[in-house]
Amino acid sequence: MSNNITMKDIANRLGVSSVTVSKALGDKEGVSDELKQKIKELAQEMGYRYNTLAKAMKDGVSYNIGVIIAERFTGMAQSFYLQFYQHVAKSLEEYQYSGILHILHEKDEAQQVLPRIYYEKKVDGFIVLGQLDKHYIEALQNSGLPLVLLDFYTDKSDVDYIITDNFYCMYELTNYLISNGHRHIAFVGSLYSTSSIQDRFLGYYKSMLEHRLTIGNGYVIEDRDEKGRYIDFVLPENLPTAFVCNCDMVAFNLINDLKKRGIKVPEECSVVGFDNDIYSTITEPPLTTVEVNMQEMAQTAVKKVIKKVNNKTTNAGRVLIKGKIVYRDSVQNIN
Amino acid sequence: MSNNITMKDIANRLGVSSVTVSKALGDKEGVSDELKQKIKELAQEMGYRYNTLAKAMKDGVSYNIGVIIAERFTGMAQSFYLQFYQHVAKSLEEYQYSGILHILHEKDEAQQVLPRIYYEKKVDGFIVLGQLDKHYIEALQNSGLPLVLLDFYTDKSDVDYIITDNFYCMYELTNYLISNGHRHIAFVGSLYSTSSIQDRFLGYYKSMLEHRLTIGNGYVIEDRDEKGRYIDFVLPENLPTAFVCNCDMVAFNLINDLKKRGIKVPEECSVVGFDNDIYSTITEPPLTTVEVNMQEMAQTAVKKVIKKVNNKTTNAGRVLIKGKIVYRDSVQNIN
DNA sequence: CTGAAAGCGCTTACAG
DNA sequence: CTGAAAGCGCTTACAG
Repeated sequence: MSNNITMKDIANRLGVSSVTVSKALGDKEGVSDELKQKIKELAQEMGYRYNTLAKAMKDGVSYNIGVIIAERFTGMAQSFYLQFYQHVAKSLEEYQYSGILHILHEKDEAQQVLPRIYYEKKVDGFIVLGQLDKHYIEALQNSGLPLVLLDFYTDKSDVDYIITDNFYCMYELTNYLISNGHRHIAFVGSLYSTSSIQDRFLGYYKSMLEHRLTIGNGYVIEDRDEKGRYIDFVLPENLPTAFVCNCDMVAFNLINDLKKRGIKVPEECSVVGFDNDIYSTITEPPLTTVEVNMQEMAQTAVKKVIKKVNNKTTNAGRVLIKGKIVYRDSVQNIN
Repeated sequence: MSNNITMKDIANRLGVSSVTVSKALGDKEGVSDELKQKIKELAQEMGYRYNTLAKAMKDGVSYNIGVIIAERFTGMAQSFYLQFYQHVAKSLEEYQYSGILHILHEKDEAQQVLPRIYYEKKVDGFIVLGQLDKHYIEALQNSGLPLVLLDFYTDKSDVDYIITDNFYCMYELTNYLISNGHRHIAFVGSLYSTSSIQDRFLGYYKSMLEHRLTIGNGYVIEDRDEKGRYIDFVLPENLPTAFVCNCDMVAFNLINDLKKRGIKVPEECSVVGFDNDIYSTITEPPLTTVEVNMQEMAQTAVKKVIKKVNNKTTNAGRVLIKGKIVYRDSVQNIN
């Protein structure tokens, strides 16, 4: 078991008090530079390690933030949020905070069982990564701890959300298709399944409206049922020249589907996705898509929880973070 | 800012001492059942939350374990270790511990800079997830904190390793190919790049030896250079009837390569992988591969660090965890 | 510039 | 069965 040097030990060796050692190591006023220097050197030499726990207890905070991810988001194909968590953990480091990951089981979510780290005061606040049951969010709010929701939002207006600007990104992406000569453009995604899909659809729709283009018959194509299970696509009789997919995985599936029907991508039909995840590069051809700015989203979320922990009241609201279009080979210029 | 009820508050309300409250809530001896009951109820009613920090400080432990993953393992295609982390975090929960993820930057790894959570006594031990620089491991050992290495091993014998039984799994998988009539079997993977690849190769080799089969000319195929970058395959002139790939991603690439040459999988050529990750199901046909038992590996690692934290001296050594073969459609029976 | 005292919230002997 | 005292390692007034 490692060493266990305390400030008192250093103080004793130097014949000073532990108060002085505390001031010196904390670079506080009221210790001569000379003594400070000496103390720091000895601390180094003795292999002193600061005990955060003691400070934490004094301050009444833990210097930890809990990050909650629903178990269903952590499956194999869905590493997206674990990826995201990494950025959150990194951002927390910058504030001398640590992240504690809590994988939320379905049952606990349904019964509003808060994480153990809450009941043990191990965290000063929560970041929720990915959509959760509304009642669970309410339970978290009632806990009184600072709360920031990352990568989704609901109709509750008294909460902080940090989200990708789905609407605007998809608007831009559709504009891009149109500038490439496309007029018959379909959308792939079930509009009632998540708010992200809805907003992406609306961005697509705005672009269409702005360009006075109409959405053809059967041009809004379902990709999953009410339980979120993926279903087979029902393609319209008159094929569009381009498909806007709500995510890369669906674009991947669609392209395979089109290929099976003997339709060449992008020569006969263009396809774009969203997320810039693994599916965008696996696809043949690689996908033109939108890359989410995880890093900035994570940083923003972290900044916000920590501000709230420090009692700086902030206005609740949605913060939209812009993504960027990644141009690859799945769009044909048909001008 | 949430409530801040302490044991003293409960004690005051009931006209007892905080010692009694502590005993009651901890279900210790020496409090009448009646009083215990009353205290518990009041605690519940007042929304009391236990302060782990206080206990932690008293005990001189943090009830946290640091989990270190090199940044290079956390890229998009490589979510494997983040996935793994999740299981570790879950296992830690069972011991009332929390995991703190530390993403190790390349520079810190090279200069043996230990994580902040070490210098701040925020963790009682470390689990390292995935191969790290040898000198860094040494630095961790010298820190004196309990240490367990997960999913890799080195030539240092005084450390604890928890690894997949790569050797045996690949041995079984190759046996399976042979039982399906294959005699000309090649291995794909650069033998000098990681210990996993080496061991998988040796398992393949043992199976070949046991069945008195020889490894054909050019039948050990490089898949990456010394820096770990993937390279184009150089296939042997006389194609084998089956390829044993060191991982699913390489199998995925190989199959695409074969397809481009007009070779049908599995009709003309069988391919197996390892890991059962996303590539195994994306491939057409889906891959027969080996699934690593992350959960058991995580549990074993967690059990071991915590035992060490509690000073139960354990013998250092390698623990091998068996994976299981997942049968899909990439192997042809040619008997 | 330096340090004695008190306190953060709990638990562990020990005494009654 | 119940509780006063001391201590975990630090920091924050406050006094000298």
